[in-house]
Amino acid sequence: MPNYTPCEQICYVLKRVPAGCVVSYGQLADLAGLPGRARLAGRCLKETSQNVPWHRVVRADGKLAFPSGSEAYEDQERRLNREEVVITRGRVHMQTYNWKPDIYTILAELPF
DNA sequence: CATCTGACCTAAT
DNA sequence: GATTAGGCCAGAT
Repeated sequence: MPNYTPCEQICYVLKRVPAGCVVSYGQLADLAGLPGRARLAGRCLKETSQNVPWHRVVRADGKLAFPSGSEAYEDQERRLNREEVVITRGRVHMQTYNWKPDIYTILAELPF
């Protein structure tokens, strides 16, 4: 991935996450080649101007990162429900919806 | 320059 | 479950 900023790498990977699936901030960072940089993933989603499926990113335990009841929380929940992703007690069932294809498969499909 | 603050994570209590 | 501690690190104060 030549000349890509960390944030761009993260956005790139996120755009590949299909509807109906979710990934955690940490996984997103890992897949973007930035292990241990979960917080960076969060910052990027907050600051990027790119059109990315941000609502498909949740915490590692499946909980939505926003305070429950907040505007953003409700928005994310609606968007996920629209994609048939069920949320119970504020959490996504990771075992069912987590997107975790093999990292080498992803790298092999990179368009470079 | 020191400290605080996060759309975070893991491991250990 | 809930909490704590340590790791992470770019911005803001």
